[in-house]
Amino acid sequence: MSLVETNSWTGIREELLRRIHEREWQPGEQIPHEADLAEEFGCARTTVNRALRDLAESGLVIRKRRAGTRVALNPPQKATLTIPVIREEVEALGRSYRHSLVFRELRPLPPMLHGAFQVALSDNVLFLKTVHFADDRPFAYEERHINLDAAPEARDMAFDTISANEWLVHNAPYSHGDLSLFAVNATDELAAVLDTVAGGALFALERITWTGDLPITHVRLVYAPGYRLRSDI
Amino acid sequence: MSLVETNSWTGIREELLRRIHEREWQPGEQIPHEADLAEEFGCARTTVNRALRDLAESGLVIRKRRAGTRVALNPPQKATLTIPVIREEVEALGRSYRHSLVFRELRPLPPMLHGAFQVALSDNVLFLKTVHFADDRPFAYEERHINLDAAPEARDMAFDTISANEWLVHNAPYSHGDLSLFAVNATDELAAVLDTVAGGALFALERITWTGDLPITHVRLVYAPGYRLRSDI
DNA sequence: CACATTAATATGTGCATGCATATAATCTTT
DNA sequence: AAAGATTATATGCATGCACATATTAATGTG
Repeated sequence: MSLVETNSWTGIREELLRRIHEREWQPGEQIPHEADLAEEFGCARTTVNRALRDLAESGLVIRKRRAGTRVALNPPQKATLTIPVIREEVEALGRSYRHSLVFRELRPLPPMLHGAFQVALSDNVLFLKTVHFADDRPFAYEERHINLDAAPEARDMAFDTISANEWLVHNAPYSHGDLSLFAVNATDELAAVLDTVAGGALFALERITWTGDLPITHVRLVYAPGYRLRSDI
Repeated sequence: MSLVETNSWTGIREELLRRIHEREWQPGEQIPHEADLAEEFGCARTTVNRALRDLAESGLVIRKRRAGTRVALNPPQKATLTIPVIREEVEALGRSYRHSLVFRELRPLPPMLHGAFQVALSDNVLFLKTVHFADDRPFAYEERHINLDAAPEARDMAFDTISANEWLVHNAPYSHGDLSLFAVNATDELAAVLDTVAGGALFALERITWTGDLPITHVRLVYAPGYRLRSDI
């Protein structure tokens, strides 16, 4: 019998969470169905449904029609990362942001990206190298390819006042993308722009974004030494 | 006037998405309120609410009571990462998994973790070093502290057949945690266990998990060279 | 007995309604 | 005119109900 008296869906979720965490309901075990829980908590089935839906979303329970709801065997090792716009990230640290475009060229899509973009592309792609600064110290180095088929106006943009990153966010929103995180050793070039020593381990990410099946941009970001990407789970 | 005839909340979400992607509704712009949309789509406000709530969750719109709903200025750079149990990750690659416990000791909590764990802890903490293999090649190196107050049974576990990682997942589920991703240079010790060269850039992560405010475990994972953590966005 | 058909059931979703709550806008009061 | 109280309004949430849908279990049929 239940001691809770909350009839809010969050309250019910907390109580269900408690039972799972304290192992009253073991992993893999089937839990009472919505109607029974609704009766126990003295609320509508809709409210229980809301709570269970939320738990299912975060991966803690597995729900199947007719089969019922059971506690997940392998609780989620999911983490929602927020990859911030660099300017915002820097400013959130209380430091002043600026960026500098160090290279800009129209060029054919490099063969290395043919596979990643997965479509035949027009010859010209805008290639940019940018350094992002926090308080005048290098914060991250960015290499970016922009598909001019997807964002033709980019051809005439200087990207000196507004960064390509932000411009694209506002002018060529993507529907989906692909992200990968990894580590690289600082090459001489990287060491020079990031004001560090060659060989140092640097945190890096690559992201490709599409709108529909039209690729928009490929970006590779390499952060200055010591950078950590954090997240609550 | 609307051409859509779906009255399912997903259908409405798709139509709203379309308007955002095709910039009918500009970033920052306020969109019609729930009641109006409900009328337009010929459905109940609840249904529009469901669709909008979903869009808000994924960060595409910002909702405030009384102020209404507007298209997010900085669309989400959110990514849901799945940090897999290493065995599953290796097996998903079609390779055979094994692990080897190379060090095990009861010791006081190292000062470095006092701050992270944020509570006074009993003297003894179980410290483990584990190497994870894929097809007999080192895949990742793990250093872990387990709070024996949170998981007392761990004291008598050998962690040779089942890894601490998996054991904890099933026996000391956490309620929340903290994850950070970064890059490290391979030290001599790391290079030796991961069968690589010293100095190489390695992808690493640290995770601390709690149940309530009781810390369970701290783990630091360093992956073999070339590792990438991927995610769809 | 194997296989197709049907029924039962748990979750999923939609609707109408009412009230709760945060907050922008407006109306006091000093 | 500034500060504080009030009101209006958009979203947030709970409810009771009905029906949809997926899936298991039971049943029928050759």
